[in-house]
Amino acid sequence: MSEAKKRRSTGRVTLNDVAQLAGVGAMTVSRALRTPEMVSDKMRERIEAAVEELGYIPNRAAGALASATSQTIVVIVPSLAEAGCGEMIAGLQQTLLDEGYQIMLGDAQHLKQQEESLLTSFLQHNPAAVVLFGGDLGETIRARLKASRLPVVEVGAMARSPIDMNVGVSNFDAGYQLTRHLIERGYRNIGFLCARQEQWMLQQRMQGWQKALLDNYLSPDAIINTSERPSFSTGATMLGEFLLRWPELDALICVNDELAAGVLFECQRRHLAVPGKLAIAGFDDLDVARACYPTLTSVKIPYRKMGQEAAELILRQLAGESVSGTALALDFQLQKRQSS
Amino acid sequence: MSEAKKRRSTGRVTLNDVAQLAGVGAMTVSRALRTPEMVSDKMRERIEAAVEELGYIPNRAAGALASATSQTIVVIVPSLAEAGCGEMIAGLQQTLLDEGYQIMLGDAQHLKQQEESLLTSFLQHNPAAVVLFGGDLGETIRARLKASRLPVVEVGAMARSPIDMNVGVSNFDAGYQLTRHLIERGYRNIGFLCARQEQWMLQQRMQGWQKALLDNYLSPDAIINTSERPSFSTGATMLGEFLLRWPELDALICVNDELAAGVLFECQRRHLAVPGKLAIAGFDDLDVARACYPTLTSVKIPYRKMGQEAAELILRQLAGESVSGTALALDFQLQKRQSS
DNA sequence: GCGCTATCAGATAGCGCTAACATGAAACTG
DNA sequence: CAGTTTCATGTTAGCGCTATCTGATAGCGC
Repeated sequence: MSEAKKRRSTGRVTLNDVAQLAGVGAMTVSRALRTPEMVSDKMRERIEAAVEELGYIPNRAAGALASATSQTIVVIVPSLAEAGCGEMIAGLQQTLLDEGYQIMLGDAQHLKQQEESLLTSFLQHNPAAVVLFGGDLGETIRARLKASRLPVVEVGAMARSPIDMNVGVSNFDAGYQLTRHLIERGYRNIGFLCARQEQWMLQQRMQGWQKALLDNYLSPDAIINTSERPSFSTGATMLGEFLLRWPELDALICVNDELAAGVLFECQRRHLAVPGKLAIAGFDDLDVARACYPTLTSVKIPYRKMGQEAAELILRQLAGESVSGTALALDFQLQKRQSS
Repeated sequence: MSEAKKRRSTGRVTLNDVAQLAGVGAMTVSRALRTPEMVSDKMRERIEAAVEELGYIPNRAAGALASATSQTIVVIVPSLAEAGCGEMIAGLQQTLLDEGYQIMLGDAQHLKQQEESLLTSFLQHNPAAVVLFGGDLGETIRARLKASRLPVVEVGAMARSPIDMNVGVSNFDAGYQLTRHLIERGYRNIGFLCARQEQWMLQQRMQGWQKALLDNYLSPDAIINTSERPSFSTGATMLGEFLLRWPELDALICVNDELAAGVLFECQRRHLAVPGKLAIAGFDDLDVARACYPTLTSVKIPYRKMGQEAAELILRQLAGESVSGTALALDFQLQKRQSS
């Protein structure tokens, strides 16, 4: 007798099943779930009971198709190993989860090409918004995102020409202030160790250093740019190079704390007193900066907060508020410690 | 004259638009895109040209709905700050991206409740598979996942009772071998610093230590369990406690490298020779272990590889191969360095 | 009581895609 | 050359949900 042969049917509990059990129309169930205030209390209770009883799990694909909007937020990062990246994502998620949004993550592994394919793939989901960390995207991507008309938030640095919204700190100022701090402390031969200069965020820190030195009639010569990852071991490796080329160096700013800690380790290895012989400072204020010996001067960047603010902006934008184009500059904090 | 008023219509290019331009049926376009080998060369070329010309972007929500399968892989981690977590995800993504899958990420922030809501939310997407990192899920979750009949891979440690598949290393063995190494080196009072003992992975390391000591007629007394994050500063903080309670301690194994490095820093601060006065060892073989002074003995855990293997398993399972239940134990590597 | 609006519930018609089946033509079979 | 098989393509009918409209009921002033 089974004429129920032809079509598939996933067998899962659907909205209609719930509606039937509750003895209401499907549309009412849909409303009860998404906009409870539009449904009378009685109905809502009955429906909630039915949902509970059947263990109904809404099908987002169907919802997304019918409404032409999704609850997916795409996040693309240059690499999950990037300092602050995890924090930022945690902040994002914290704010977004309660609103029913979820995060689709892409790790570009610092490859332009990977960014492209991630974006291509993600756009197929018709995401509600896009979050970019680090802000070093190729022109193609930027154009595609702009064309997509999606809410986009660039997080981390203050963008040169933001695609849409922007939440970050001024890494230039951070670099400037950190350098000025060292100058005030009396250091005069202040070097700068940069890695992955192509990253705007890091480049800005470097330029802040340059400017601070120039403003104080010091010359920003002692600089090394490596294409290595800005890691502990890169820091350790590069110190030798600095000492070789600039023996008079009395302070070294590293573009992040891992490098700085690496430099510190190498100083220990060479029995160079820190800060006696060489002062060291970094950025990001990672936990290691607080724990190592001597403790490391650094600049605290509020990554988690950035994520939260970005999420907030997205939610407001999606709620219809026009926050498009907002650029939010958060405060960083100079952490003066023993190493300087 | 606009009777085109009633229904929405997103305005976006659809499969049908492509089909029309190419002068073929919609189904052929669908096939050309998903299973090109089922379409003749001529057709395929014409279709590809049309796709290009119109800038067609498939709508995954529609695809997911129609096929009752998605290309979304859910990944739930206890925290992105977890050692190896980023690496693992990068490994996963690397293998999955080419096959058209994407990662939906959830950071549970070590909260059972958060895990629950993440899962609830993610299941609505009807994911193709679920990847869990760390393997410390509550019973509710495990039951729900089992009931879902989705491919599930637990990554990180060897699971007690795997939900489905499992890729990891034996943390017990790692703890055992590391301890034996210290014993062989002549250390007799070997302590263990654990944090977040509730994490199975970490607990196993600790039990390996215990067993190794017992097997060598040494007693595993010197152990501290803290509920703090296993971070650099926690390590630095806890050393004092150890020295106070077990002044005769001559070696200390920390449940991960951050703790170990933190302990090392504190030794430097107190001018305790490492390894002369105290040997130190950790797990995970983070970059810091290679860079610090002295370098840290550690156990290398192949996190990236784990991600790749997990992805491989998922792909095979989805391809119909029956790999359900597979438990894959990868090799770890003892890295003997100066600190021991 | 009347019309009027406000409020909530239901009926209808797809959203864009693909599974399943149907079709027609070419490629075989003996 | 009829009959079967194969293959590439087209047709049909939804997947489960929501936008939109229509209808029913209740509340309001006069």
